[in-house]
Amino acid sequence: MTKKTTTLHDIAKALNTSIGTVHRALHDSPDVSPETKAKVLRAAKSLGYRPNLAARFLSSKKSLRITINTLQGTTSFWDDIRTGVQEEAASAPIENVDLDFKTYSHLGELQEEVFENAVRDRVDGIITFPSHPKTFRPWIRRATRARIPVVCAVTDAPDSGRSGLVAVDTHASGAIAAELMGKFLGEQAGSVAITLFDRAITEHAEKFGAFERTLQAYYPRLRLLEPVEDHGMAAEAYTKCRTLFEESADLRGIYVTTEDSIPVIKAAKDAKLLHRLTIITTDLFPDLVPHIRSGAVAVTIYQRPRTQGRMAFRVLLKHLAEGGGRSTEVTLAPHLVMRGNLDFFLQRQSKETTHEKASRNGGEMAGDFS
Amino acid sequence: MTKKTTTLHDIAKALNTSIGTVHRALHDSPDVSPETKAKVLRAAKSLGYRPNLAARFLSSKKSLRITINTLQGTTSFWDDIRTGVQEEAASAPIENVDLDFKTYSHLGELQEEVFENAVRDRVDGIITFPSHPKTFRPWIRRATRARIPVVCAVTDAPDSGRSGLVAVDTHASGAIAAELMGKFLGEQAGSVAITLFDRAITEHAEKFGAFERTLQAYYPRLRLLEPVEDHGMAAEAYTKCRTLFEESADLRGIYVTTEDSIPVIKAAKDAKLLHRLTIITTDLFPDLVPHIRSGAVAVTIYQRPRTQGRMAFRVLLKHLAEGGGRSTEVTLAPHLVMRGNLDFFLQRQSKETTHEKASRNGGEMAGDFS
DNA sequence: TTGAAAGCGATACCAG
DNA sequence: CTGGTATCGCTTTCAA
Repeated sequence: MTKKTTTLHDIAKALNTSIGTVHRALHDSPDVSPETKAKVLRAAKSLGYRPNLAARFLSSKKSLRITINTLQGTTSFWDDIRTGVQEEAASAPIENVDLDFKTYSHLGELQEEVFENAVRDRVDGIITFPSHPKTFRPWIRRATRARIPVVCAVTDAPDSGRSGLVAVDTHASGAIAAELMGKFLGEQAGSVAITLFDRAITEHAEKFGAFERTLQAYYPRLRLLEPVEDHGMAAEAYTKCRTLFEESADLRGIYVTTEDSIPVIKAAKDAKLLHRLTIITTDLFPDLVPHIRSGAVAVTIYQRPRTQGRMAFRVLLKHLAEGGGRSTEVTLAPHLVMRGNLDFFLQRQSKETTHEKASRNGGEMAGDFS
Repeated sequence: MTKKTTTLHDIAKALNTSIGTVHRALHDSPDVSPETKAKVLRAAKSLGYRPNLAARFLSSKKSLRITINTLQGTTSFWDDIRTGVQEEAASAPIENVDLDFKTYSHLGELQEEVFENAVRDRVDGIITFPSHPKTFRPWIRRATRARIPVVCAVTDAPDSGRSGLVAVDTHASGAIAAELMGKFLGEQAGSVAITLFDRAITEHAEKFGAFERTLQAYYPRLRLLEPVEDHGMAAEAYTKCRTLFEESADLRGIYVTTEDSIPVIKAAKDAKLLHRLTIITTDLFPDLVPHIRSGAVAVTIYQRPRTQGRMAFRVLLKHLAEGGGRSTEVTLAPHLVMRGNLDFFLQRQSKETTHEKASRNGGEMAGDFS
């Protein structure tokens, strides 16, 4: 019953071979005969070998280069994601991590170019936001084939062979939005709207679906209108909402699933029904704060970008350390921010910033993943 | 601009002394002259020395013994905390951790006895729930003096010298409960009740205070009744609530801040006003599920016990690795669970369980800290 | 293709 | 009190 953990040495002597060979077999390097490799693998399994990460990090000389390909964004969302990655990298038990942040301001080809470059440069890992999952899939496959682990953040790229995913649960988000909308509206009947980026994006379609189903199931007196697609364009969001507000006299509430809630709020204000509408938004950023405080926004569904960044790095590091393995999927529950608990979240954000400046020497506690 | 990290060796040769001496100086062991110690400390600072955790974990031979002193509890809350500790310990980059779970079914002296034993046995660290913070303070001080780091979970023990705290933000919890209560009740006026363990517990007093203030600020038409104290006794909760329900004809809602929500629900049912009351509860456990599903409980404030357990271990490990330092406080945002997103949380819980059984060999991904 | 050996940066000894 | 050295488990290089 001794808890002795098996080491490379153990399995080497069990096979009457050398620790070097065992190591090579375990890392399928080209220079090892298929038979020995098979033997080693079998022995490793039967002995319950699990690599000692501390030893691995300690002895490994190569410094990890990982690229983070993300949007510039119009809010602080993506900045927060990047901050999260940085924080987690700083507190990781490994010294040489080079983070290479590639930020582009618009979706499109640049993204693929950046990704391709990373693969060609043979970086050690990639954290990416696959804005157009289908278009992106082949690129990820290519990286995977080159044995470069790719972790998707915020949006998934299904069937791409990605080694990890970090995102907020979209069903839970849509459902809770509907639930709150229904409760907040109480006995009122009427119609409810939803804005999203594009129905073609899985995550947005899922939020919409969950919102719709939950509304139907529990609040059938509320009628859901056709979704408003803004395609990430503030102007489009504004114009379409103005039209919507004029055409739907019985509109009671609107759920904004994208980060472009400011134009929607402005449209509501200009249409003089800012406080007659129950507005539910997504995420939390400086420009949104006064609207939450004033009660114009009833609740915002916070997707915890910093935690997403942290988890993305963790997932990537895990794959780097363990060398492959099955895909790791991390699904976060969103946070709900209202007037009442707004200060709690703001305080936390400012604390990060301060402390970001104060101690550049990383190492600070692993935050809180709240 | 070379990023060379300074090692013990570096600072040793800078001072023309030995690596052993440097090591001792850095760990203020008794056997080192004050002057050398000062020199080493200065050199370490100026060279920007930061210990390499991987090396530390690797070379340290002593296996960490840590005790976790927690309640049995009437719900799964404390089990979840323990599970969280276990999970995080399994995925930590360190091999020899002996977790010693000491569970007691009631508050009181046994708790102090258990704690004292741990200190006497010179364990390496303690995770504890200080049910009576004031009584407990001296015990924690004693542990601290013996250089045993103590991390408090769920409840704080202020001014005790504890090296860490992991808890849910109570102000945010109370405030969001009030906010939701106010919104859910819409135009209705009337009175609102709150149950808590005991006003003497800081956390409970804070929840009450935040609930009260938020209600007054934004929903002044709702009158808050005197709090019901249940002292952790189901029977007491039931009886007091029955009385409350009879005496307050205009009662509209009740916020249960403790884990004893089942007796409150039963009381409401027996008084035949289960669905006339807006009930907000705390935490999530099997017995509560049907009541959420049926809509009897409008929302429950989930204190994320598993995450609390994980973070408690992380905090403790950090202090163990870094050898002291200032206290680390982790404040979590609670999750809100309603009918709409209930399945998301249940699914996640069952996934844990399954996977608990399946892979006992730890190492699984760091969960999600959701 | 395989074996042997030199580190990585700390800890924990044992001599002096 | 201080200096030296074996050791932890793995990666990496150099010979065989």
